[in-house]
Formats: sequence, C-alpha cells, structure tokens
Amino acid sequence: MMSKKKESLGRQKIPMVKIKKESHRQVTFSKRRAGLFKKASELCTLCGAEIGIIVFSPANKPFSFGHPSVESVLDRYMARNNLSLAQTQQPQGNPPASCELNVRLTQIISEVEEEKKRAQALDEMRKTNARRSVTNWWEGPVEEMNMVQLQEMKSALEELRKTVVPETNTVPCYEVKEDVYGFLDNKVTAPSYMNMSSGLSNNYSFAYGNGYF
Amino acid sequence: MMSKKKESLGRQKIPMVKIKKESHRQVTFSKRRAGLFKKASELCTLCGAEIGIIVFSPANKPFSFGHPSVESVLDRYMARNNLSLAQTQQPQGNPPASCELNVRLTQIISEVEEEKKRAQALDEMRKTNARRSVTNWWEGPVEEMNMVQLQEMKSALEELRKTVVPETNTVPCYEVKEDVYGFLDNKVTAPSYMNMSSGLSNNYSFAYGNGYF
DNA sequence: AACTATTTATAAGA
DNA sequence: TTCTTATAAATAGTT
Repeated sequence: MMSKKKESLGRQKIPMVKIKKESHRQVTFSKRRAGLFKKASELCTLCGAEIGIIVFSPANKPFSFGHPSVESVLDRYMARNNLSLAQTQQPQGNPPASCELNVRLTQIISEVEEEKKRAQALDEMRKTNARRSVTNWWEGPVEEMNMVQLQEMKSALEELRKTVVPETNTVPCYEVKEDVYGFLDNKVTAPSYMNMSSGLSNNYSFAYGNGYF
Repeated sequence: MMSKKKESLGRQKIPMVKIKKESHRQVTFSKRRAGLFKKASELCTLCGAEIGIIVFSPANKPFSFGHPSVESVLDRYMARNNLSLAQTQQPQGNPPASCELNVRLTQIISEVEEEKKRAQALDEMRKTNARRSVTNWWEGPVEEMNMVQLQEMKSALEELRKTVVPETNTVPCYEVKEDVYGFLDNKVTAPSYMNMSSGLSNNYSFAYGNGYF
C-alpha cells in the first residue's frame, strides 16, 4: 500500500484557442511541430506521398519538412497551378492557355467543397436543435461551435468592428485583401473541426484536387 | 452475461513501410491526410503559426492546406530563400482557353449554385428557429474585439507590405536574420523516426531555424 | 528533457 | 464512403 499517488494528471483537454502564455505557447509549438512533421513523414512512407510543409513560428522562425525535398514539391505545385510565384521556376516562356481558367477552376472546386460542408453542418445543427429543444448553441463554449456558427459569429464581429473602429478605412488595401481572405463573403474554407474560436480574422484555406485521389 | 465479444480488434499497430494493397493505401492516405491537416490547423490556432502544406497523393493528385493561405506562406518562404523571385510577373498573351476546361467549369459552377441553394434553405430554417432567443453573444466584452482587430490588421498589413514593396530584394522586415537553415549545424533535430524504414530512395529533408523558436 | 494520465488519431471491420 | 470499436499514438500538465 502506498500511495504513489498520481504523479500527474496526465493529458488534459485544452480549448482550441490561442495559448496566451508565451512560454507555454512555445513549448506547445515545439511539441506539435515535431508531431506534425512526424505525421507527414509517416504519410510519405506508408502511402508514397510527396509532401512539403512550411511553418512559421509565432516568432517568424521558419521550419520546413520535405519529401523528397521542399523545393521539388513546391515546384510541382507551382507548375500545376501556374502561380505567379512559379514564374521564375519556369524559364520557358510558354504560358499555358488555360492558366486563368485553371485558377478559377481551383477556386470553384473548393467552393463546392465548402458549400457541401456548410450544408452538412447546417443539417447537423438542425438535428441537434431538434433533439434538445431547450438549449441554444450560442450558450455553449466557443470551442464547441461548428463552422457555420462561427461564420455567423464572424459576420457579427465584422459588423461590430465597423462600429467600434471606423477609422479602419485608413488602410487602403484592406478591403481588397479581404477578398483574398474571404472575410466578407460567407466563404469559409475550413472544415468543421477547424473551429478557430479566436482567430476569426484569418482563414484556413484548403485546395483540393478533383477528389479522385 | 455474455460475451458481446470484441466487435473489432480496434486499432492495430502497423509497420512503417509502404502499404502494398492499393485500396488500403488509399484509405489510409485519406484518413491521414485529413489528420495531418487537422493537426496543422490546431497548430495555427493554438500557437499563431502560419503554415503551408502541399501533398501529392501516390496518384499525383495535389492537396494543400494553408493559413492564412498557401500562397502567402510560400511567398514568405521563397522571399527568404530565393531573392530573385518577386520580380517577374506573369507574361501576358494567353491564348483562348480550352473548350474542355470551359465545359468542366460550367458544370462545376452549376454545382456550386445548387449547393448554395441547399445551404441557404437550411440556414433559413435554422434562423427561424433561433429567432426567439433573447440574448445575443455579441453583447459581451469588447476586449476580445481588439484582439481580433489586431490580428486582422496584422494580416492585412503583411499582405499590404508585399504588395507595396514587391521588388525590394532586401530582407523583409520580419526576418531577424538567421537564415542559415541549420542543415549543417549539429542541432540534432531530426528524431529517430526520420530514418525512413522503408526502402524509399528519397530523403526527408528538414530545415530549421536556429532553434530559438 | 522525462514522465504518465488522458485525449486524440486511426486500423480494422461492418 | 461512413460509422463503430478497440487500441496505438500524441501530448498537457508536472517534475
């Protein structure tokens, strides 16, 4: 008999919001970055995938993972998408005819995915509400809100921001960039698990192939 | 009492080598790719990191994840490594687009429209249900607002900076200069799992900053 | 950096 | 493809 009580509480669940304490955030960043790269390497090995990852820490330090190399993966990616970034990588001056269309296509394909997810989320929400008719979703913790809910919150935040900080229009390109980030339209690219509760300002963008794998 | 035997063996340990069976490999690829992107999104949210990921499936289908966007992350990365990047704009003069792409585009656009209608209908349904509520979450504290605003501002400014100073090959302001990507220093950062046990002839490459995070 | 108790991811099977 | 289940793996909080 003896105690030898629990020497630690073990892993605890954490809310999916930005970690406030600097030191804590650094530790978590290091651990999770290592975990991310490990997952990536396993995906490469198990499935023969090629992966390139670039990470900028909150302190703007760059980290990268690549198989076979970051450069080769980026080259492939840019060659496909004909991004302006890629132009220097392509010495030839033969712009593919369908460049712009390809870009548009990519955008629209992801839009389809988003809409499907959105519809799914809404459907789910409706079912949930029907089940427990007493509680309302907005009374719960932020981290449990799904994408659609967060979307709504985001819109409201945007409205509120206009009210609180009208002088924002001193930043010329702001509105333009919002288009890029999809602030204003209801375009939310992240899947439901990406419940960024705080970082509402930024989007996570996904771009998929045609889904054929 | 009775058995109710194990209905499944549950997760089993698998050897870290390329999965031979095609169908199995596809399933694993899909699951793990999703897992990888989720991990990435969490790292972004928890630590405020910026991440770009590009994955090519064994069938050469591209998938990507980006926060705030793949392009912005790649841009940052390239700016560090490839100073001769920013200047060349895309050469003009693209010939007429291909018919096939246009057809595909048309199909997808209508798909989008349908999905939007569906989502709209569901959304309407939900709003009707929610309208009876009294309290609104946005009546809460304003401190949160400031954080959101700051994040937006930061992102916008970063984008703006790139737009305004595109041709400046000098080191971007976010760089503190330590760009020797630790390939050679013996900061043994690559853990043992990095020794790709499979017979893959390619390497996984890591590139680190100086470790200060 | 190491240690565990938990949470999370996921291999199998349906 | 999607869901379930049981186990493997990742990791939050501590030391």
